Amino acid sequence: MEVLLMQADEIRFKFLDFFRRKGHLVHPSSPLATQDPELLFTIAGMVPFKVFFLGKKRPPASRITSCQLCFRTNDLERVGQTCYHHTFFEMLGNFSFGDYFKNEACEWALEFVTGELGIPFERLWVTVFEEDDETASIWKSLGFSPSRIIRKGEEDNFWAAGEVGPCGPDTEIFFDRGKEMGCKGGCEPGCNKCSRWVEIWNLVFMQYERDTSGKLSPLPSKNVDTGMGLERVATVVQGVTDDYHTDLFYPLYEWLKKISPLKEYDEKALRVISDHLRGVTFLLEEGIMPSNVGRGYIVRRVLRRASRYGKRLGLNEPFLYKGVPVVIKIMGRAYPEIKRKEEEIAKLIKMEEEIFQSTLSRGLSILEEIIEEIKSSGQKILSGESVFKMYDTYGFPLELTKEIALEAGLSLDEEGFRKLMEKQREKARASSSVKAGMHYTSSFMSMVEKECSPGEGGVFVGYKMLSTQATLLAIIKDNELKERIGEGEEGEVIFSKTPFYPEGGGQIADKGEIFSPGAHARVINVTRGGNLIFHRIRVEKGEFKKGDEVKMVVDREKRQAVARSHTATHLLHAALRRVLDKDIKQSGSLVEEERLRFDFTYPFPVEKDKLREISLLINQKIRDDVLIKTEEMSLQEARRRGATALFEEKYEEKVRVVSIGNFSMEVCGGTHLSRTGEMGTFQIVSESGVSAGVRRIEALCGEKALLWLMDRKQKVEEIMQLLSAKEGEIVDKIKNMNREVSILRKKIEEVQKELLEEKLKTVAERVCEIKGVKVCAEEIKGVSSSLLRQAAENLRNKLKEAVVVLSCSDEKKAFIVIASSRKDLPANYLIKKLSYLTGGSGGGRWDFAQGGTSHPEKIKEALQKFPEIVREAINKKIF
RNA sequence: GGGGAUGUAGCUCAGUUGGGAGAGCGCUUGCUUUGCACGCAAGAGGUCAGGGGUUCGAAUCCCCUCAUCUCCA
Repeated sequence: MEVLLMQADEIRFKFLDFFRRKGHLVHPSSPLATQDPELLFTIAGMVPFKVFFLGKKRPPASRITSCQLCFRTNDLERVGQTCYHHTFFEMLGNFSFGDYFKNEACEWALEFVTGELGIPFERLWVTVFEEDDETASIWKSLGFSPSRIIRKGEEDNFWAAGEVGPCGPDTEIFFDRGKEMGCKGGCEPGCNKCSRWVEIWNLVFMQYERDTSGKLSPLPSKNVDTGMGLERVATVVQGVTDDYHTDLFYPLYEWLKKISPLKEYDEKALRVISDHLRGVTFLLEEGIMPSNVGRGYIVRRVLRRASRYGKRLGLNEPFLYKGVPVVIKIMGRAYPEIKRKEEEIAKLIKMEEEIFQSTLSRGLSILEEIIEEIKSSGQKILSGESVFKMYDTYGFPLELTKEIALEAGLSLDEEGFRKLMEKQREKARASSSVKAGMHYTSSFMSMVEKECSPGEGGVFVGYKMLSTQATLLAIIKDNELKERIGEGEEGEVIFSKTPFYPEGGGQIADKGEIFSPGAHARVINVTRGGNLIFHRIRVEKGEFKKGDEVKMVVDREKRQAVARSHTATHLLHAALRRVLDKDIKQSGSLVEEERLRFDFTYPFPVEKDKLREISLLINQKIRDDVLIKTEEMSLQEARRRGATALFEEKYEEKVRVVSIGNFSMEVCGGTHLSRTGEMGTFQIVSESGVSAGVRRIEALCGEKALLWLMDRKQKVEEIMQLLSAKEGEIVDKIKNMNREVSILRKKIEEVQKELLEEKLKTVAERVCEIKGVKVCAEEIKGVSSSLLRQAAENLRNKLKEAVVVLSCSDEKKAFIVIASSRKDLPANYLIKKLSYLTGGSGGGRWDFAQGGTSHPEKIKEALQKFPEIVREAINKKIF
């Protein structure tokens, strides 16, 4: 591909620069793992600004512009089918929060498209909402002839966030590729039957608020939200007709063609892989690990889809990871963070590809078995149930099942599969909608929010103080707002500010007490919900009312104990990175009082001496009594300085960065010690696996660690005493004892065997014969049941035509075995008869059966009657 | 959050209405041996994921927990 007019990097830069010059604040791309609780990912350019549009927060500037990375899987199946569906894309946008409106928005849009991008004005068309004359006349004044201003209905040109809330008309700018690309009879912008029209920019004018009755009322401050797809606009500027032929994708095509052993390339596979690989690279960069739940599951699914399409290019071994450098070549200048994590991302992709391959090979052998079964039963169809089971249980893709079934000459019931699939979806939906989040429904939340004036109700002041005066703003009990809460009752309350740390970032909540004149309550738990901090309290005395002035006091000792383990967590994280692997990533933690659990990515068990090294390093840092510093800064600044951060967490625009000397620096909202020496000591208690690629370390610090060590010491002393050995001799002594025990065990068995044989000799004398069958019924004391079994079989074999009953018993129970050599005297029949006499039961096979009873005293009598049972069986010829 | 499957020797797995815990590979020892996955023989190695229940008796049946794989939300 020849060098193009304008590369995507340049378009991106020009856009941001253009709007910077128009007074906009350039906002960097927010994480794909959005903070928005209603969404899994940032699915559009405006998502990070939703809180500003909804008036929940004040924007940092009234004019903002951004190039936002977006990720969505709504149309996952369509990606690859068309030249414009993507899971991952970039949105250029300019936003006005109560600042400029339609005039400037339209004017600048046109100025940018024609002036900066150099797209000829004659090729542009616009659409407007049919009732929005204002916008239509603006376009007219900017030079558009009425024939190129198309009016459209609500479906196309009216935007709303939901049933209620801000909404308004929008206008779209289209690029015309020319009549020859269009439908035969002519068509207009928005036509999706041909590829003549390219929508390049959508400008939304939020000017109304819609209430529950559907009525529109004008918003006091009007906003502008625009979105221009970078991929889309790049196709126009670069003069191609397919997004995938722009410089944002094409290098991936070239790479795939190079590594594919085939001569012809499946276009769909090229699209799918290049789209998915770009997305996955960024998702992994943010630390979203492939897993079976939540965002991680999406990563896994997308990655596996790409891997599957590799087969169409003849790529059967892991290959995706090799494409990471290509993605970096395309995107690395604009997003240097992916360059920094190149190795790590490739490693993760490779690991996931390998896991997928083992899933496939396991599935393959199961499928082959099923097919074999169907064939041998003479059928020709693979049932919907089987296909579904392959997919649902073994993760085996439908396509592959289909392919293999067809090869084996079977057709498959896809209809049945789809039905089962739909059933499973419904089931999952039904059971997940019962519980809407951990806290309250969103409508209830907004009611609660109304109780608090803006900026109150979620203010945490606990970094600096442990007690404060505050106003009680709201009381919730039994999912309802209340005016008061009385003695003995439990409920959740919200204050104008709070020193109580709400649980988050793995750290457990503070505990403590609140007082008002005449009342007293205990704080049991503290959680964050939306922008509010909920305190779960139990009232010990008196009652609390809305509006009360209260004194809030955090339990200082608990707070300090938690701080010890939180600081310890940071030390551990840093130590793991130094000792094991610099790419280690935290994947969950629990921070309690002097106790912590830390999960991290690492593919194999951590060796004992490595654990030792880690412990020693951490304790050295404790002895060094390092100063711990906490600073506030922007997330960008934190990243620039190299602080580690968890991107699955939700961060405010200002983050706290906790650094321990130059040993550790992490973005963290938790509470910490002021010097490492306060931790006392640190001790790893266990190391184990959590899931594939994730290890867990549990550790103690402070007094708990000390107590743990003392406890161990005491145990060792006890063992020393029991063994009457010195500490250094314990291990050898136990080894010797084990050896001795196993020798003794063998000896006992031998002795028992001898004893048994001795007894069996005398038994032979008491054998009676009934109609040619030798019958033997004996009670033998002091042998194990397994020996008894052997003995019965041996005796039977020796006596040839025989039925042998042996029994052994202790005070509580008796065990009986019967060995028979005659099918007409089945042991399982005889044991039923015999054990019935003893009040027990039994069973087995015709040649060998066993039973028992919990009335050993009845054994003797029953054994005496046994010959009678045998005689009866022979006489009656039961068998 | 809701399903499905799996968990037995170091590894891969058998184990048939509840009745003697097994195979192959690997390991140890001995023999044999110019071998191509050497052969032969002997041996070690198991809380049948954990806990509870039913039963004279549970790897097997029931309940709970945990872990892994997987699908859906």
